[in-house]
Amino acid sequence: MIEIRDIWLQAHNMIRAGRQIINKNLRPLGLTSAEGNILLHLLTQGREMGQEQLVEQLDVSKPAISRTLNSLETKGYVSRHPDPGDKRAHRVQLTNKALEIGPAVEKVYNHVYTLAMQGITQEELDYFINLFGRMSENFAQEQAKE
Amino acid sequence: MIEIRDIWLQAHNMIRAGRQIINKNLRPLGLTSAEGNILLHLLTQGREMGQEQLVEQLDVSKPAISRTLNSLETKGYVSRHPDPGDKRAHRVQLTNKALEIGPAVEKVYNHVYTLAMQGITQEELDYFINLFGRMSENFAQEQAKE
DNA sequence: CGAAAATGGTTGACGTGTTAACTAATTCAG
DNA sequence: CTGAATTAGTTAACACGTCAACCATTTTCG
Repeated sequence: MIEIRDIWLQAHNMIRAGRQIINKNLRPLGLTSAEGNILLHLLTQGREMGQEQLVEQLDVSKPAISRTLNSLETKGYVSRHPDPGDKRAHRVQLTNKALEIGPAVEKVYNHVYTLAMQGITQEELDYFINLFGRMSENFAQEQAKE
Repeated sequence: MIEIRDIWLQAHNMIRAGRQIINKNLRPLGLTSAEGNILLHLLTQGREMGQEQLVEQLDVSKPAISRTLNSLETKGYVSRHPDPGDKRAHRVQLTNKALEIGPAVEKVYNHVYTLAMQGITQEELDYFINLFGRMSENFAQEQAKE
């Protein structure tokens, strides 16, 4: 009999394995997975945005975004410039250096995604995300309490 | 159209939310989730074991186990004593103090598990873990390479 | 208008994990 | 039997995330 506990371990395992593979493939580019995630998001969105948008869309805390952007900025992949119209906000923009390695970064993620998807159909995927969504929803409700 | 990327975020989200809820409910007991995981495992296994077993069964790295046991030991919930017959190994044993709070710890995990399972059937669960297993397998094969 | 609340970002402290490199004991071959 | 390989555990360095507390600006509203 399969228990929810097993799913936990399995899910954990999968996420971690995926991250490790991403990290490994990103290393030659001098990037970590946290940096890669942000880079990929900005690349696919194709437009600059504030940090708050990154927080929402990537579902990562403000401090995490802030710090990862620091290191991306140090490495020369993004630049932060003041938002005209809101002196608190920064607009985050990819540099040319980032655009150059863009395809390589995308390739790393595509590799991992197709790897994960091997032998899994679209219907299964839909089913999967539905289940996940319901579990997440269960948790969200609990966390909303008090 | 649902993408594998979405699953990633969803899965991530779920794992994190689960851990946060566990942490929150464990805090009154003075425990963190890493500690709780080990405690729960030892409680349900009901027997002492070496650290290597914990590493395998919980699928967490050796250093992580080692450090978490340090803090559990400091807090008085486990004791490590030398394995007769293998001078390298330590046997990890729950203290009476741990046995006392055992039911409370189990309750926290049960709460989270039943919460996650709300509205999800056993068939769905089986399906779920099957899919997960296949993805994990895909990754395992990749990691095994070279 | 002006005080209170909300918003965008940063910093500090810390939790949880990983790899790499190490010691010490055990096992396996030649 | 002894040297090489393996195994149990620790330590150090670091990746990545969280929350809480804090500025500095907006925004809201009495």
